[in-house]
Amino acid sequence: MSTISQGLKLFLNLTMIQTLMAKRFDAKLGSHGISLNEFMILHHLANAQDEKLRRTDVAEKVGLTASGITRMLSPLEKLGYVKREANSRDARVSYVKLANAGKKIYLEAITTAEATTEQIMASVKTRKLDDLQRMLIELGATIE
Amino acid sequence: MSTISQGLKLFLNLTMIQTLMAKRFDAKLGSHGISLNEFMILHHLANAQDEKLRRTDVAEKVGLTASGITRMLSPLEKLGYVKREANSRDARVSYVKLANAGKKIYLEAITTAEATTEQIMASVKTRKLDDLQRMLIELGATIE
DNA sequence: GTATAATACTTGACAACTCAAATATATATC
DNA sequence: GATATATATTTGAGTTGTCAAGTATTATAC
Repeated sequence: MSTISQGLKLFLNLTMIQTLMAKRFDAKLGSHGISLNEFMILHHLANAQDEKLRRTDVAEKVGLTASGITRMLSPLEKLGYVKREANSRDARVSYVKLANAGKKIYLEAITTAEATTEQIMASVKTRKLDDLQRMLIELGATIE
Repeated sequence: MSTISQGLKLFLNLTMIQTLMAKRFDAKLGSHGISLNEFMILHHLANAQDEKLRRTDVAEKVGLTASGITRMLSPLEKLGYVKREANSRDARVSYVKLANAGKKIYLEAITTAEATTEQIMASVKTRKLDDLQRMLIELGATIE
């Protein structure tokens, strides 16, 4: 029995649960041909000014590196889900803009994502994820 | 403005935050030569009966596939942090057992992990991660 | 007891990233 | 306004996993 704090335990548990939940989303969103991270990108674009964002901002919003974003966007461009747009004031930045095909896929995928969320919430409620449950509640209580 | 539920928003935010937190842990634990997932493995071994677990159980505890565990354990064995042990009753299973060197590293890494946890908690409290904050509280409230 | 199915683990092929370095442009300093 | 520094993006090389298939062993059903 090593002794680690409740906060660290929470984090370890959260990490595990998150891994599982992400896999589930990936599996479900696969029916639309996109991954969870791709869904996130489409989501942030759909909610952005003019439906476009700088690559750096996309990276920040999804928590990946700029490099990773470059790599993720490449297939999305090829599929016509997003397109490039230059910034007239700054030649370094290239905007990612949501294309029609991308918006369509995104709107369709929302339904699946919502259903998956409910499934997860339900299993968090009923199954033996009690630990996470307690910890989230606790975190909720301790934070601020 | 597309409309997605609060629950889905929570999940997307959680995914992003988790990605960042995991990177932070990886960076800090790097000073001990281990990754976050490796730390998790050592932790579960340290807290298991006889400090050993079946590979499948390790996989379940960290949320990875058995395949991934096989791949992760290989370097840990070479470093002498864990060792294999057969199961006399079932020749299919091979236990992973915490070795002395592994236990030492684990105990040392705990300090770092705890410090990282506090850092994160602090930044969750003070910085503009208010969204996650609100959402965790909300989840805490809605769950069960 | 023999055939079938289930379980534990590993491996080959690949996907999805990361980091460090390179490139191009913009900003600040003097 | 030339130089140094900072920012945005991409690329090469490597890491860390996944999935599907393969091997070995055990459990089930008849």
